[in-house]
Amino acid sequence: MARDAEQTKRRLLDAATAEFSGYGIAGARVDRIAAAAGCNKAMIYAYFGSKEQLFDAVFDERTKAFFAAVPFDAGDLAGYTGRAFDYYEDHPETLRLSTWYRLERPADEHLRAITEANDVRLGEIGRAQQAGEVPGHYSPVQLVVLIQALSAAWHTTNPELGPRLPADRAERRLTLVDAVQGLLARK
Amino acid sequence: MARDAEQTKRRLLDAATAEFSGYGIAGARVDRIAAAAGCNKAMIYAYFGSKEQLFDAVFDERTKAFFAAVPFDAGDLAGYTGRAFDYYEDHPETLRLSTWYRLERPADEHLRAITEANDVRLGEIGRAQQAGEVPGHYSPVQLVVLIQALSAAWHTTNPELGPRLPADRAERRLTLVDAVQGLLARK
DNA sequence: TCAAATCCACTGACCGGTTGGTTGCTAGCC
DNA sequence: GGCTAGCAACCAACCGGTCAGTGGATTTGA
Repeated sequence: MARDAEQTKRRLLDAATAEFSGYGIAGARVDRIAAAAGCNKAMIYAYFGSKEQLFDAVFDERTKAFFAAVPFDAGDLAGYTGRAFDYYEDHPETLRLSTWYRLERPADEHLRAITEANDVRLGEIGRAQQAGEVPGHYSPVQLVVLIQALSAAWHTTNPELGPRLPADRAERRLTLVDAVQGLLARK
Repeated sequence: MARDAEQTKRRLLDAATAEFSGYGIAGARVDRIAAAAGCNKAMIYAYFGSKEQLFDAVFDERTKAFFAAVPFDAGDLAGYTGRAFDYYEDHPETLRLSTWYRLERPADEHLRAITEANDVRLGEIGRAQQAGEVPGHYSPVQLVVLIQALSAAWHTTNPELGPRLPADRAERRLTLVDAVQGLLARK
C-alpha cells in the first residue's frame, strides 16, 4: 500500500462519513471507521485529533459540498427547492448527518457556516421582496423555514410511509416544486 | 419509599422518556435512567427486559399519546396542522423521540401503530376528496407528506435559525396553518 | 410466612484513546 | 549507481474507564 497521507485522510473521511451518517456520533465506532478505511485506528487521532473532531471534519465537508452544489437563489425559490430535493435524493447521508448533528449537539453550539448561510438567505429574500421579485405574503424567516421543511419533506417522513410513497422520483420532486409555487402564489 | 410496582414503572418510563429523547438509543445511559427514577438499575430489566425494550415502551406510549391528543381530521387539514404544531410545541420530546427512532432503527422495522395510522389517514383523505371536501390537486400521499413536513417545520429547522425565529408562538402557528390553506387552495 | 419488590455488588465485553516501535520513502553523500 | 540517515506514515497491542446486564441477598406488604 502506497504511503500517502492525503489519500489516507481521504479514506478515513469517507469511511467516517458513512459511519457517522449511519450510527450518529454516539453510535459510531472508531474501530469500524479505521477498518473500513483500511488503516489503523491511531491514524484517526494523528490526523483528526478525536472522534468528535473527526465528526466535525465530516460535517464541515458535507455542509460545504451541499452549499456548493445547491446555491441558494432567492429569485427562484421553487427551483431551489427542486435542486435541494435532488441533492437529498442523491446524497441521503447529508440529511442524516445534519439530523444527527441537531439531535446530538447542544443547542447553542452550531456551525458558523450554517448560521452565516442562513443570514445571507434571509437578506437575499428580503431584497428580492423589496424589488418585487418575491411576494411579501410571508416574511423571509417564514419562507426559509417553509422551504427548508418542504425540500426535505419526502426524506424526513420517508420511512413511515414506506411502500405507499410514489415510486417515481420526478413525481415526488414535482410535488415540492408545485407546493412552493403555491406558497408564493399566496396573496 | 412505598413499594408500588406500577409507580416504579411509571417513574422509570418518565425518566427513560427524558433520557432517550435527550441522547437517543445509543447515547442513553441505563444508570442515568435508574438514578433519575430514584431506583435501582435492575428494576429496568425486571420490568422492561432490556434497554431496547424500554425504548420501545417509551416510544409506544408517546406515539399513542400523540394520536390520542391530536386526532387526524381529513376535513380540516389546516386545523390538524395547527393542533399538531401545538403538540410539538408543548411536547418537544415526542418529535425528538421519533427522529431518533427513524435514525437509529433499521429501515424495515417500524411500529405497526404508525403504519396503520398512516393507512387510515390516506383512506380518510381519499374519501374526503371523493366527497368533494378536500380538493384533488394533490394525492392523499402527497398531502400527508406535505402536512407532516409543514406541521413540524419550525421544530425540525429550529436550531439553525436560532434568534431569528419569530418569538411569538401564535405567529409561528399561523404560518403553518396559512401555508396548508395555501396548498389546499391550489387548483 | 410467602411472594413480590428492591437493591448491592459484580462481570465480561467493549470503546475511545495512547504508546512504543516498525516500515518505507527520499534527500544527500560518496 | 549504491548507501544510508532521517523522518513521515503507519501499526499491533495495550490501558483505563464505561457500559449493559445479572445473581443472589434483603426488605416489605399482605
